[in-house]
Parts: sequence; structure tokens; C-alpha cells
Amino acid sequence: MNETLDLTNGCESCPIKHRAVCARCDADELETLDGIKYYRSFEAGQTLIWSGDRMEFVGSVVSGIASLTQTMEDGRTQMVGLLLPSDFVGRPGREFATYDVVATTDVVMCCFRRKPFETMMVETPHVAQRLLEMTLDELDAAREWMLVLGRKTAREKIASLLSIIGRRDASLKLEGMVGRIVFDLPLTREAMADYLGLTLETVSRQMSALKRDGVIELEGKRHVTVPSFERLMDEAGDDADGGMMA
Amino acid sequence: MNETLDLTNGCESCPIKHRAVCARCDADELETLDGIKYYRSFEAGQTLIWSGDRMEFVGSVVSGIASLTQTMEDGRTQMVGLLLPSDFVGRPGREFATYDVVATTDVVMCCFRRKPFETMMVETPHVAQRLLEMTLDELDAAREWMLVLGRKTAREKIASLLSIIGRRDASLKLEGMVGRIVFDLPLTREAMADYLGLTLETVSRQMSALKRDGVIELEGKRHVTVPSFERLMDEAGDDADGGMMA
DNA sequence: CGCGGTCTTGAACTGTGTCAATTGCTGTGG
DNA sequence: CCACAGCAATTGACACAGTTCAAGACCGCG
Repeated sequence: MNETLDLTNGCESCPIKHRAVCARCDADELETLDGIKYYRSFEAGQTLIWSGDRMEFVGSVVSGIASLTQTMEDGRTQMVGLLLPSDFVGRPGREFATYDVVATTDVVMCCFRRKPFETMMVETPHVAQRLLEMTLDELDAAREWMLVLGRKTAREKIASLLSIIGRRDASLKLEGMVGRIVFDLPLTREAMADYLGLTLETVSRQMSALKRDGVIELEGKRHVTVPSFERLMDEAGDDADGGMMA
Repeated sequence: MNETLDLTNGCESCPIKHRAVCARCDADELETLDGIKYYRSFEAGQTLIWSGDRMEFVGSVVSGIASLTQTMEDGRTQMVGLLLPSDFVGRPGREFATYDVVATTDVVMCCFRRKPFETMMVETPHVAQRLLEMTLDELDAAREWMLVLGRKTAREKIASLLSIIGRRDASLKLEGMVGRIVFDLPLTREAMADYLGLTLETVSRQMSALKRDGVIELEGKRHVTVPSFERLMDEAGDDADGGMMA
């Protein structure tokens, strides 16, 4: 997943420095942050944080993908967030975690000790401002997802998920979001099901259906080719503009 | 809904001054806010803001209830937020609205002209800090709701909605959330359906079922009595603690 | 080669949606 | 005061999307 992730130079060479909570910080502020931060690696499948745990740190995903998950007593689980590089984990001012955070792929986190980070939030507006922006974006994403969960059919749900992942991937590679798109699914069928509020059987069936109908092509289980992104968007039931008026 | 809402004294007598975006502001800051604010009333059923509209203002719900709604081209709609008194409407830094905002009851809003409000956000940290807190709370609520939409049965969904409304109402009346609870539903069956990702027929059926099973009592369509709040929580499928570890 | 994942496919079942008829409530006008 | 219109809600019958349970395929790995 991460080719060569060089963290020895500190923030200078950090791959997420333009998008993370620290994106707005000046040199002084980065200095302060440097004093309270440390890196941690997690393997795919590992749980970074258990719901109910005391939070020792907050932090940013540097590389890899993690998921925020909620579980009911009887075992039903719902993924409530997909954490990509630069996304923020944890809530300043809250002592205990409310969700499980699980590494979907290998993950590297840039962690800040919680207490000093909270102090910094009050004293330096740049961190708080950036965090507000990021939180507003996540809120929008969550609400977007509520429409998917509440009103879309299984086929539309799958198409929605694929177009989100495809879009993210394209923007990462600086490609346009038109025509042919190729990417690897970072999620198992079960994780997809948990995200979409479906069973893994239904996910599998709908993936097969989309393949049969030529909306996607599959090599192996994870490698996806989308011949026409417009077609995929259409299947997702989104407006053609893809929420561009946002 | 609003007995006597006296707004002539400005912020002094404002019923939401402890919980709104302005809750942390000192006298000076309130002064500044006063210069950019105005009140607006809306009638039940009226649309305050259309998705895609240019946002002239952001602001707080002073009294009444509004809903945030998203609609697909074919008419399927999903409510993505319930706006109660003190809740914030609009997103600083965004020019166009992304959701419809509809008055569910008569509503009074305290509006701030957007541009000057945005300037203020940068200059006075108190507004931004409070907004961050509120946004984080809303994000949590949205994620909570994703579990409801994605994994709960129709019956559990109804019970979840009733317990949320009941809880809010109890805390407003400063009652405890145990044993007998009585409140009025501020939503039509259709609005409930839009919130829960169900049809209004299913909502109606499940309301009848909960009534038949003694979980709730109904007088007319809107007046609800919950003999045992614990029983209701149980039907909602939530842990007994009701998310107290948050 | 066989073993343990992950994924696919099938068949039967079921919860929720759909369509349609009916009830009940509220306010209006005769 | 009753009749009636108009709307919200209830109820029923049936259809169907998605779940459940179960069998098997695929694939990498010892």
C-alpha cells in the first residue's frame, strides 16, 4: 500500500501535510505539534481503538485505510465512516471512544497525545479552524451516506460505493473522473456489506450483476475496471453532476 | 409552540443563548453579532432554503423544528437532520445550500448575514470553537443515525425515533428519562418515514403494533405516552445505558 | 495435495414496499 | 347542528427485494 513512507524528516516530507489537521499550521505551531506527536503502525485487521476505551491520543491517518464501526449487542454492525489518509481520528474533549476503529489495510497513524493537543486547540486557532473544516466535510459525507442507507436499492448502493472509491482513487492519481477508471477495492465483501447496510451475499450478487451488465469488469476479486464512469454514476442514482453544486 | 417569544430585548432574553453558536461569546462579540443579525419567522410547511440556492445567511433555530432533507431525481427523499432550537443552519464558507431546509412546525430563526459572519469566524475564536463543538455533536448524531438506517428493523427504527424525541422532550422539561414519559410528536407519519428510510404505511403499521403491544399509548395521532422508557429503549435495540459512555 | 479463507450461487423464506380501499379527524359552509 | 370536503392515518392483500441457510467454487499457502 505505502511504497516508501519516509517519516524520518518529520513534517517536512509528510505526505498528508496539505490536507491534515496541521495543514494550516505555521513553523512554530508545527514545532509544538512535533513535541506531542509520535507515529504508530497497525497491521491490516488490527483494531486501533475499541469503543469504550479511554482515548490516549487523537491523530491523523498517514497511510492506509481504517474504518469506523458501530456494533449492536446482537452483533449487527454498521460502518459509519471510512478513514482515508489525512482523515482525523478521535474527538478532542472526549475521553472515551464511541466507535471501533479497525485497520482495513496496513495503517500508519500520526498520533498526538490527547491532553496537550486539546490545550493547543484552545491556544492556536489554526488547528481548530482546520478541524472545523474537516468536521463539516465529514458531516456532509455522513449525510450523503444517510441517503444511500435509507433510500437506495442494493444495486445503487454498490454503485455508490464503487463511485466513491473510484473518485477518490482518480483524484489521488490526478486523473479525471470521466470514461475509463481502474482501481483496487480496499474492502472485503463483508466490509462493503457493513458499510452499505447489506449482507455479504447481496453484495456478492450485485457485484456479479453489475459485471454481467457490463457496468464493471473484475479481475480477481478486488481489481475493478469501470469502462464508463458516467454509466456507474447513473447506476448509483446520483444526479449527473455528482453533487458538483456543493 | 412558542408561548411568548420575546425577542425585543435582543440576546439578553434569548431562549437559546446558552446552547447556540453564540453561547461562548462575550459582550463585545455579542455586540458585533447584533450588527449582522435579524430575525425571520416561517410557517409550518414552508421551505426555508432550497437545495442549490445561494445562501444569504446562516443562523440558529430559535424556536420550532425544521428538517434537513435530501431528494433524488425520482422523488425518493431522505431526511438527514432534525433541527431543534439552538441548532445551527448553513455552512460558513459555502455559497450554495446542499439540502432543503423545511419548517416542520412554525419556526423562528436568528439569521446572520453570511459574509460578515464568516469574517467574524476568522477573527473571534469563540464562535468557531462553539461551532466546532456543535458540528462534532451533529456528526455523532449522524453516525448514530447511520446505524439506525442501515441495520435496524422497522420496529426498532420507530422505537429509536420515539426515544430520541422523548429524550429531548424530557430534558427540555427537566424530567428524568425513566419510567413514564409523555410528549407530542412533531412529525407527520410521512416525515417519520422520510427520517427512518421507510414508507408511511410501514410507519403506521409499526406504530399500531407498538400500541397493540403496550409499548406506547396514543391519544389522537400525535399525543404519545410511553409507560416505560426502559421498555422503549429495549425495543430500539440500544444498549441499556443509552450511549452514556459517550 | 489438502486446508482455511473469501467469495459465489442457489432455493426458500420474510419483512417491507406497493397499490388500493377505508376510516377518522378538522374545519367550513349550508 | 349536520353534511361534506380535504387531508392524515389505518388497514388489507399481494408482490418483490433482500435475507437466511446451505452447498460449493476459487485461490493462495503450508
